[in-house]
Amino acid sequence: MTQLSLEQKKEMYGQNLLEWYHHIQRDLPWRKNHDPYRIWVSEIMLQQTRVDTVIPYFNAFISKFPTVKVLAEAPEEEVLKCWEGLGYYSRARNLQAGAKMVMELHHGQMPTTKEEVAALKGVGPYTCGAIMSIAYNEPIPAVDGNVMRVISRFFALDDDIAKPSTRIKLEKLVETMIPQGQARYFNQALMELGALICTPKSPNCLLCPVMEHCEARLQGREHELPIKSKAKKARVEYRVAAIVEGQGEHAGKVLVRQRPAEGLLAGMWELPHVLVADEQAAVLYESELKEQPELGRAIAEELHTQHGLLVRPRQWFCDQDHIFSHIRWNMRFFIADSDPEQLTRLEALEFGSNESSPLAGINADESNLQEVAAGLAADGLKGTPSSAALVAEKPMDYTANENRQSSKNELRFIAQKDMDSLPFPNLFLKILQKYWQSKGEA
DNA sequence: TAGCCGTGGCG
DNA sequence: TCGCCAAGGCT
Repeated sequence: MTQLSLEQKKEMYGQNLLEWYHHIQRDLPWRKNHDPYRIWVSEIMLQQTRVDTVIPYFNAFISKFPTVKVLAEAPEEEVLKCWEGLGYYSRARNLQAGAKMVMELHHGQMPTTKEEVAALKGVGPYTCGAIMSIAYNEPIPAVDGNVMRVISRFFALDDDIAKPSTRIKLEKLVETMIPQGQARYFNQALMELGALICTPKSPNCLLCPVMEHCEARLQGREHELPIKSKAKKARVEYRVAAIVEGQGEHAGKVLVRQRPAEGLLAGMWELPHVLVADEQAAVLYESELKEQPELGRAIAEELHTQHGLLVRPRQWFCDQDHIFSHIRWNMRFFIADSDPEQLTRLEALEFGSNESSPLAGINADESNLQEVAAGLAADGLKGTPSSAALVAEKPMDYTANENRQSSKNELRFIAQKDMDSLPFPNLFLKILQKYWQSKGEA
C-alpha cells in the first residue's frame, strides 16, 4: 500500500476521475453543447431536483423559451406553467428576473465574469461555479451536495455538511483540485461520481475510480460519512378546502384563486382553503363523520369574509395529504354550491330577513351541511360569524398580488380546459383532475 | 444561523 | 408509514 502526499492524491484524483467520466458520462440534454443559457436553465432546474425529473421539463422549457430574450419577454404565468410540478417555484420567477437582468445589463448576452454571473437573481455560489466552469471552462469550484459527500468521504472529513461554513471550506479545497484546463469536466465528473457511485445510502466503492485512496473506505467509514445534522420535522396543518361549483353563466366551472406574489407557492393558483386550529382539527378529522358541519362552516366563512362570497357546502369529496419541505398539509375537500346571485355579505345584510336570502328556506332535513349554510346566512344577518374560532390563520392579502390584472379577479371560475393556461401546484392539480374525472363519469 | 421554499423516489 | 434524499438560494 503506497502512501501518497496530499498533492499526489489530488493529482491522482483528477486523472482517474476524468478518465472515468469521459468513459461513463450520461447523455443529458444540457450536455449537447456549452451554451451558457442552457447551462443556466439546467442548473436552476437541477437545484434539489433529480435528473430524471428535470429532463422533460428542460426540453419543454428550452423549446418554449429558446433564448434569454424570449424568456425575459414572456408573461410570468407562462413561465410558471412550464415549471408546474417541479416545485420551488421562486426558482422560475428568479430565473425570469435574471433573464431580464441579462437583457438590461448585458444587451441580451449572457455575462462571462464570475461577479456578473453571481449577481443574477437566483444564482448562488454553487450555480455560479457550475455556469462558469461548464459553460466557460473557468477553474471555479461548484460544490453541491454530491461534491460535499464525495470529498468528505475521500478525505474522511468530519465536518457537518449541513452547515454553510463546511461548503465554504470544501470550495477552497476543491479549487486546489481542479486539473489545469479541465474545470468543465472535473466539476461535472465530481457530481456524476456522487450521483452514480458515491451515493448517500450504499456507495458502490468497487466501481469507484478513486477507491484506492479514499480515506473513508480505507477506514471502513464510507457508510457513516459524511456527517449531516438532521433536518427539523415538518409541522402539521389541518386545512379545509372547497370545490365551489358555479351556477348560471358559470355552470360547469369551478372556483379557483391565485396566491399572493410572495411566500409559499407564490403566484400559483389553487382551490380556496383555510387553516383549521389544531385542537379542533384533531377532534373533527378523527370523527367517523367526514361531513363535519364545523369544517364546512369554516371554509364557507373563509370565502365569505375573505372574498365576499356565500357558498353552501354540500358533500365531502376527499381527504388528501401533501408534504412540503417544512409543512404537512392534511386537507379535506368539500363540494360546495355557489350562490347564483353572487350575494355579498353586505347585500345579505341589506335583505334584512331570512326569507329573502337565497340561502334561506333550505330544507334542514337534507343534510347537516345545509344547516351549516343556513347558519352562515343567519350569521351574515347578525354580523357575528360563529365559526371564526375555527379559523386559525390571519387572512392572506390576496389583493397584494402584482400579477393580478385587477383588484377583483383574485377569484375566478374556470372550466377544465382553462387549466391548460393557469399554473397549479401538484396538490390541487391532482384534486382537480379527480374532480373533473368524477364529473365525466356522472 | 436557521427557517422558508416543492416534489417524488426509495429503503 | 416514515425519514431521508436530490446539481440550493434567499432572508
